[in-house]
Order: sequence, then structure tokens, then C-alpha cells
Amino acid sequence: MLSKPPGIEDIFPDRIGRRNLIVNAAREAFKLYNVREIVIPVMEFTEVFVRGLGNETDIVSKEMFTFEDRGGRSLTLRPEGTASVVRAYVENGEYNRLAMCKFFYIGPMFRAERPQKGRLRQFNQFGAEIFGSGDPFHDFEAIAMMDAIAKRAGIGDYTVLVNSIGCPNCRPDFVRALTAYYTGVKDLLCRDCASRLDRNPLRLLDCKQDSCQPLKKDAPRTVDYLCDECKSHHGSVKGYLTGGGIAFTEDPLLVRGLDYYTRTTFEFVTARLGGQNAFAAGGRYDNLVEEFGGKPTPAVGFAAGIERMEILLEGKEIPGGGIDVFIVHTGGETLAKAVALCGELRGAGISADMDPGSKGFKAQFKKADREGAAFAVVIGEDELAAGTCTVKDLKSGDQEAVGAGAIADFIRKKLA
RNA sequence: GUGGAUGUAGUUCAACGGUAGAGCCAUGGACUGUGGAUCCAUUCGUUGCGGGUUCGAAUCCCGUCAUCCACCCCA
Repeated sequence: MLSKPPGIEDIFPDRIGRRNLIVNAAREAFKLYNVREIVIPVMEFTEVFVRGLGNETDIVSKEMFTFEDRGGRSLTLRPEGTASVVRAYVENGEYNRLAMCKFFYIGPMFRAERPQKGRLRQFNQFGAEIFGSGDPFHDFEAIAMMDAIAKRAGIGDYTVLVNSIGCPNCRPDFVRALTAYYTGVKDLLCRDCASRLDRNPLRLLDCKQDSCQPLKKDAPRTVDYLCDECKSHHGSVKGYLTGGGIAFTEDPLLVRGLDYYTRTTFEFVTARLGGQNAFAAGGRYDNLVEEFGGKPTPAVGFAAGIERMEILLEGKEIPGGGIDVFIVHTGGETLAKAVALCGELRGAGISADMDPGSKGFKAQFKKADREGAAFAVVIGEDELAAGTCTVKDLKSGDQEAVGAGAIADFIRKKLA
């Protein structure tokens, strides 16, 4: 039997209701926040991600699906959305000359990781990017937007973590202090942290090893090293959040794995995702547009994992999914009538289905029930003779005869 | 990339080295024209795959693949 590659899944109808709930919540919120959809390519020249995310990041150095096209150019299946949106924005003269643009995207991302709970090789994200403003209001807006989406989707018990990792002016000071501190306690570090010290010192703060936890207590804090501008920016973001009624927790240990972030970083975390704890995250990236060859343009954005949000919605009743009408017949001439009625109802905007095979009433009603039909419409010998149909409300069990020509209207009224 | 666990019917799981089974689902019947409840019946398998040990392997061993979980990393 043929099978799918590891970490890639088929999503059958039973999961679609839950996904739509999430995606619709996102679309509604984006509309409310005046954020417009952009469809970005599923693959880019590899350079887009190398330049965008940073050569040293894990994503770029070992998690990308990269291959050569027929012309020998290196292409990569997108591991995230921001780099593509920035590339598209910079490349498109019509949009990048506007003072401000807000975009959102929805679609699959690809990372060659070992799959586990909440972590797939092909997974879906939606995300938003706000270009053209360095104002802390927009940092707030990004967080508030994601918060609104989570709430609309019905996700509870999560925490919003917020931090500032400074800018190119003040971050080097912090990294220097951090490196100095951890070099001093080098012997106490776990294996992974020893390599982080060289590779990516910021991530030392993110270590989950028990033995490394005590070391964090005295480690330098990002917020203590911020320059005046970053400090005031950070303060304003927090002020907006408090004013906007968004509960958040300051987390000086929050650093992100991508190189492009500046100043604000944030994560939406929960304890219900196993080894993974974030279902959405983002931050400010004021230098990326310029990095991509655009004019200096501050920006802020976030991305959310749809499958992770799905996990948080598990066990929740998702309404809907049933059809309006299932048509029951006895074959022969009644089958012809049933087919005609089925087409008529569908044409009238009423969802309808039937089984053309010759089955007993019982089997057909069973099927109507399983399909979640609101009504069963019976066309049998009796109805044929009388020129009527029997309409049964499957919830109440009530049924009544309705003239054959008036079914669509009758159903429509009942559904309203 | 590292580590651990697990692979048996559509699904959830049983079966001491000795005939592969049950619940759920599905299909049909009880109910000749009425679903959800109940009862009854029926269908369903190369025991993931490949080797090995054995008179005999779902069971033990080796390999492999897959899944899950954790690390790493990230949404």
C-alpha cells in the first residue's frame, strides 16, 4: 500500500469543522484589524530564507526541504511565512511605497524535523505582518490581534509572554554580558548549553534542563540592557497592553529562535501541548525589509500554528456539519421523483442527499441520521399517488404531508 | 540528529511458543413504509515488512520501516 511521508498528514472531514473554526476566527479578526490577505508562494529561492532567518538558525541549517530545480537553482519549501511576505513586499513597488501595509497569510509550512505532538513536517500557519511603523501601538496591535483570534476560536488558559530583546545598538552589550556570565559558570552548563554559548548565546536563557535553571537566576536580563529608545518602546507596548485589557506576563527569558527579531518578542503559551508550549509567537523586525533590499521599514508580525490550536480545541463540541434534507424513496418511479426533488432542493440552496440504490426505509433513515440531516423527505408509493411528500423533522420526529411542488419553500421556512 | 515506547480487523484492544478473538463501527434483520435505544446475525486479518531460532512464532532474536512520546528546535 502507498503511504505518505513521515510527519505529513491527511486531514479528513471530521477535523475540518475544528480547523474552520480557527481559520474563520483568524479571518474575522484580521478583517476587524484591517489586515488584508496575501498569498505567498510555497517555495522560494533558498536565499530568501537564509538571508531572512539567519544562517545559524536551526531552521536554516538543518530543517529545510531544499532541492535544485532543473536549472540548477536552489529552491526551498517555505519553513515559515515572514521571509516570503517581506520578499514579496520589497519586490512589489505598488505596496512598498504605501506608508503602511498590513498583510495576513494562511497556508502550509515545511520543516524537516522529527515529528511529535504538535510538531509536523508539513503544518499550517496563519500569520500577520505589519509594515511601515515602528510605533509601539503596532506591537500591541499584533498581540491584541492574536489574542482576539484565540478568544474567538474558544481557546482558554494560555499565557501571553512578552519581552524586549533590544536593537542592534543595545543587544551586543547584553550578549556580551550574557556570554561573560555564562563563561564564568561554563563547567556547570549542560552539553547543549555549552554549544549554545558559542553558537547562539541568547538561547542559553531558553534551556529546559533542570541543572541549568539555577544559573538563570543571576543571568543578565534583556530588559536591564535596553537603550533608552528600546526601553521607552518596551514600556509603551506594555502600557498599551494593560490599557487594552490584554493580560500578559513579562518574561525576560523569552528569546526567539530567528535572527530577525528586534525589540518586542512575544509568545502565546500553554501547558497542554506536551513538549511544545507555544501555539503562536512573533515580534518586531525593524531591519529585515532593509536586509532584503527594501528601504528601511520597521515591521512587526506573528505566526500561529493551526494544528497546535486544534489540539487546544480537542474535546470541544463543534456544531454544524449536517445536511438539510435526506430524501427517502422506494425505487422505480419514486426514484425518478426523488432525483428530481434532490436537484430542485440543491438548486434552491438547500443541501440535500439521497441513496439511489434500492434499500429499505430503515436503512435510508439510518443513513439520513448518520448524515446529520435536519429533515427526511419521503417519496413512496402513497405519496406518488397523492402528489405529496412526507416531510419528517428528524429532531422532533414530527412529520406532515406537503404538496410535491412546495417542498423547497416548506423546508426553507422550517430552517429559518 | 539523539533517546524511549509501540506496531494484531476500519477502530480500540485481547490471545503462556500450540486453531488469531472481543467491544465499537459497518451491513442486514427483529420492525413487510420510518433514524437515534435494545436484541440477534453477518462481513472484516498476508499479526507492518524481511530474515533467524523452533516440530511449531502474533509471541523469542536480529534487521528494517512506520507511529507515538521526549530531547533538540520551533508555530
